[in-house]
Amino acid sequence: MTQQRQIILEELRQVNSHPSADEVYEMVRKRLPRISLGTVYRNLEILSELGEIQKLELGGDLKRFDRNPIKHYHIRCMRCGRVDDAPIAPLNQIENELYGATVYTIIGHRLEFEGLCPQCSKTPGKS
Amino acid sequence: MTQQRQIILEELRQVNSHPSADEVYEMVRKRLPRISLGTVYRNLEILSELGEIQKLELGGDLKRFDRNPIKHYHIRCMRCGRVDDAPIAPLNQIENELYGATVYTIIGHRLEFEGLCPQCSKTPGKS
DNA sequence: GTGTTATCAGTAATAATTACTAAAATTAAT
DNA sequence: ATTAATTTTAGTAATTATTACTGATAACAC
Ligand SMILES: [Mn+2]
Ligand SMILES: [Mn+2]
Ligand SMILES: [Zn+2]
Ligand SMILES: [Zn+2]
Repeated sequence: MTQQRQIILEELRQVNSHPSADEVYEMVRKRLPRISLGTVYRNLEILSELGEIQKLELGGDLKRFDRNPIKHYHIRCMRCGRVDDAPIAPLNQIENELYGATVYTIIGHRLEFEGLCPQCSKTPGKS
Repeated sequence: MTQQRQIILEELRQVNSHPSADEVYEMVRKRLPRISLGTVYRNLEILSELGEIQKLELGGDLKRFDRNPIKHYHIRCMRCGRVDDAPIAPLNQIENELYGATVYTIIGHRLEFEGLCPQCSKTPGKS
């Protein structure tokens, strides 16, 4: 566990949001001004493989990171990209419904809600 | 409806797969060798806004297109990226469970299964 | 047909992520 | 503690999907 890896983990654990790699980079940079973006990417990857954090591949065009490594669902704002936890119980049986109905070996599932966050709900819908 | 748009639609309707923009480009190129990739992107976007097709934003790092514009779920191979329809009934009530429990205005949801396709299930798991 | 508008091909620009490399830091072995 | 082996880093370059731009062309309206 290098200094960089430790601080990346600490910073991610301090936020409730679901930051992108670049956002983590900006956070960490305040404590380690010389860290490079590649190091952030690499360590976020390693930390998620270690089960310390979770890498999220949601809709939108960037990956996000979650301080909570336990599987759970999310809701994402379609306008600004903000992501929050979706407080809903995991659908533990859902994969069984698919069993026998697909040629795939089922490994997991992902449920993601789409909507508008409070800020974006207010703004007159210019889309 | 230009010739290009028509042919893009026809080609997409001929496949059961869920091709990326680049794959559609390669398909269409056989009939329109001078078409440009930008035209394919633009028309796929327009066709999905018209409700003729569907744009899929699944996991993985590229968008895919579906000849079926009706909302349904998918399963994606974690190794090779192949995507198939997940034959499971839509969870019509699921968004109600979230109502009142989130600050978001809920607009929709997406359910995606992950697994291994038959080909990738066979291959000795080098990962 | 003539004029108006939308679309096209080709190319350049973005943006997220990954790959590469020599130097520095960490770890393991003496 | 010193040395040797291994891993990680900073910095930079490369990749990849997608979007933006632009002058030329095609579709459409009258
Ligand atoms: Mn979360
Ligand atoms: Mn489909
Ligand atoms: Zn928002
Ligand atoms: Zn596969």
